[in-house]
Amino acid sequence: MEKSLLDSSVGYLLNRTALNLNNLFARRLKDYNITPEQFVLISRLVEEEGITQKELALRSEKDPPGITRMLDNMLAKGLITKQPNDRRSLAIFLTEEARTIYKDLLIIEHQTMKDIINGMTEEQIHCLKTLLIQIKGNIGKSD
Amino acid sequence: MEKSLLDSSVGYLLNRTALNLNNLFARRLKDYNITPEQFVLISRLVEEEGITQKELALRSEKDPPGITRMLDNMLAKGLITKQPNDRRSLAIFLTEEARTIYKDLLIIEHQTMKDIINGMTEEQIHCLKTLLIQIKGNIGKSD
DNA sequence: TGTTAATAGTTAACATGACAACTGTTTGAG
DNA sequence: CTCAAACAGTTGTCATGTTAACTATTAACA
Repeated sequence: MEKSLLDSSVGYLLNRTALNLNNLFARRLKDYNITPEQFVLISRLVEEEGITQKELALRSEKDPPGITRMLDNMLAKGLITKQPNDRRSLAIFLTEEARTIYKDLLIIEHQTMKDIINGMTEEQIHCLKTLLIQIKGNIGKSD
Repeated sequence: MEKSLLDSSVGYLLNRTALNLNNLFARRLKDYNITPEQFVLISRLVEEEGITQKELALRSEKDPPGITRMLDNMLAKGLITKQPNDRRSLAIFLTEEARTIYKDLLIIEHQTMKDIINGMTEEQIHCLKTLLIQIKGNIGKSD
């Protein structure tokens, strides 16, 4: 099939690849009733438990409203708890259940990453990361 | 800041970069009241007008339900028209207005792509595309 | 030909991303 | 001390991605 203008766009390719990856990861997490985005929050909380929603938002590169909603979902599923710091901010903690399944989730994540970089050399992976970081930086400067 | 496991993940980096790019592009399109996803549909229709929603879905790598909703939005904004082929399938056409603004949108898209690959050599861009295509292929094989 | 299978589109439900506007709290300048 | 500005979260709105279930229509095979 003839390549269109769109198909030759780095942006379109980047976008589609990321969506496909997110979809693959989501399907593999489905048995755990966890979304890729929730996995990100759990990962951040494993690193630093008890941080506020604002901190969590910053470290996850997400908006505060999105964090509120996602934490609501995760609270309903028994993955996190909220403890008030003062009457304004909340400290977020993982439940034991979340910590337990996190081990499995991490294995799935590693396997998925391994699958998608199949056939690539270490140097190529490093190159890819470097270029993506550069693009991310360029986007930041274009804001 | 110390790098976390997450930050060293190609998948996370890919995902965040794509989201940031989508966001940047969305903001630049905002004056035209067009989303990046709608831009994709318009681009496909410029290439091949009169195709069915199913064809449009295939060529845009989107689900039929998503196409229905997006076309509803675009119909309401006067960007497309629907003509029945038979009592089951619909042919989609761009309005004159859509064709007119498409010229501007294309310029914005090109400028945005130029901005994000700033400082990269042709070879690096080619390398990036090749690796992304490889990852996309690996995802397909992992389905 | 007539019943069945495949097809095109839609609707509904759920989770997310981005934005705007809003509440309540804390802080800090005067 | 007071009052305004900064801050943390929340709610509401709109657009999208994904899946499942559903309607209507066309095609195809026995």
